[in-house]
Amino acid sequence: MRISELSRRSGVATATIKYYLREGLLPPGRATAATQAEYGEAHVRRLRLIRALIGVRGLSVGAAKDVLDVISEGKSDTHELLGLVFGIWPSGDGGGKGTEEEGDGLGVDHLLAEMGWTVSEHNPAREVITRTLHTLNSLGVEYGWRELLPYAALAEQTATLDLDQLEGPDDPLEKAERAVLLTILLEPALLALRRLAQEAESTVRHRG
Amino acid sequence: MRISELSRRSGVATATIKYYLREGLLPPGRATAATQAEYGEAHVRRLRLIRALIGVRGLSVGAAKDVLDVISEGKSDTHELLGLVFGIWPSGDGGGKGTEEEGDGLGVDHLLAEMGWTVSEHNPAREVITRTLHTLNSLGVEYGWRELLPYAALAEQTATLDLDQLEGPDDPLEKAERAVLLTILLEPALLALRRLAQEAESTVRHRG
DNA sequence: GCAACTAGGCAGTAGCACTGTCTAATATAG
DNA sequence: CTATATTAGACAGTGCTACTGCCTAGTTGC
Repeated sequence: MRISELSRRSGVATATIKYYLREGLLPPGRATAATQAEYGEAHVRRLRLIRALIGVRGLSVGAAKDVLDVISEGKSDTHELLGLVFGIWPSGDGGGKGTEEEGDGLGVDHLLAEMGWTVSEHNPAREVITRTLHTLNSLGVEYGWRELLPYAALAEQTATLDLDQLEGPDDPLEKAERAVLLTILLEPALLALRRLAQEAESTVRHRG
Repeated sequence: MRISELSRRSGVATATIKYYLREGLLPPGRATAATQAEYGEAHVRRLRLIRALIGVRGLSVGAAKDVLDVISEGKSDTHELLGLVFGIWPSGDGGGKGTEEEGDGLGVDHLLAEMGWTVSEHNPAREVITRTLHTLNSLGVEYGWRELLPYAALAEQTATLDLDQLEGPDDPLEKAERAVLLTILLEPALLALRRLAQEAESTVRHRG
């Protein structure tokens, strides 16, 4: 199919498709002439995935590209693949200025030790937690790794559920895509579930 | 203190402080003359909170204003207060076009019934979950409310932890701020914990 | 009395995510 | 074999957000 049909089938404007092609989010079609290219079902699918990452999860175009690059990497080793997926973070400024400051991390390492978690030194999630704890403390809320422990225990159960659902597809590409979808696309839904549960629990306590 | 000291103490440029004043995120200082105003500790604190909501959680200035408005509302009824807090969502486009479509919700109501949760019809979290499920299905992942159930059970435990930590402050303002901090500011950290747990769990399974 | 500071207003900027326009090259219908 | 439509690729322009700078008139501290 040509670009206009790809646009119609995916609901993305041709100008936008060209933009994604330029940015490398969408692989180029098979060129049949200087001004003609052929796109396939994979392109329709990829476009839908792009819109989901950007629209549903709220990733920037650049972050979405990082995610898609990981999928296209085609790593067959699940563990290695997940390492790449988990290294992606949306809150872009992660480390803008002064990344080398604060060697302590407010006990994040202690949290990991307590949970018995083995995690790469380079995982950006460490930074996110450290920064959150710092911010809470600077706002007068006494919060440290101890307070996070029960949440970590729940996160562990969540992760178990997550990984269970990655069993199945043997095709590396399919597996990578499923990992991305269930890890990244599910994030807003998990936060939404928490808010629903908060409201429900608040209602229960209020009635009591 | 005057604006320059407020700027120095908070680390926010005076031009930006004026911008927040214009946008209503920061209450005006006590005017002592036509070109002079007095700011207090509350302003320093509020500024830090603003930067945390925008910088750490990634809220837009508009969404941050909604949050701050809820805090300033000064609701003394905890349940009512939390209802306001939980009604805030960052993924701005929530309902851009065609909000009235899709009456089904892919069984979100069924999920709520199964969990025994009583939740306002108006809670934006419903929409978020519905949209996520729709998106997953359109991408070929068979996912419905049944698959979310175990996550909902974990979310319920999370919410219990959350509400336990809101016991304490009697002052409505303080309580509201704590609710906001522990609900909204903690969100990136909870997702980060999940990713850490995922990597750790993946490592364990890989070794096995 | 005079430099330094300030409130308020508004214009300008930078970055992001598109969106529109243009050119040269096909494609297709009649 | 024309006339009309479509396309790839390049690049300029747009709309929005979140500031940032500048100006004016007024105020403060020495």
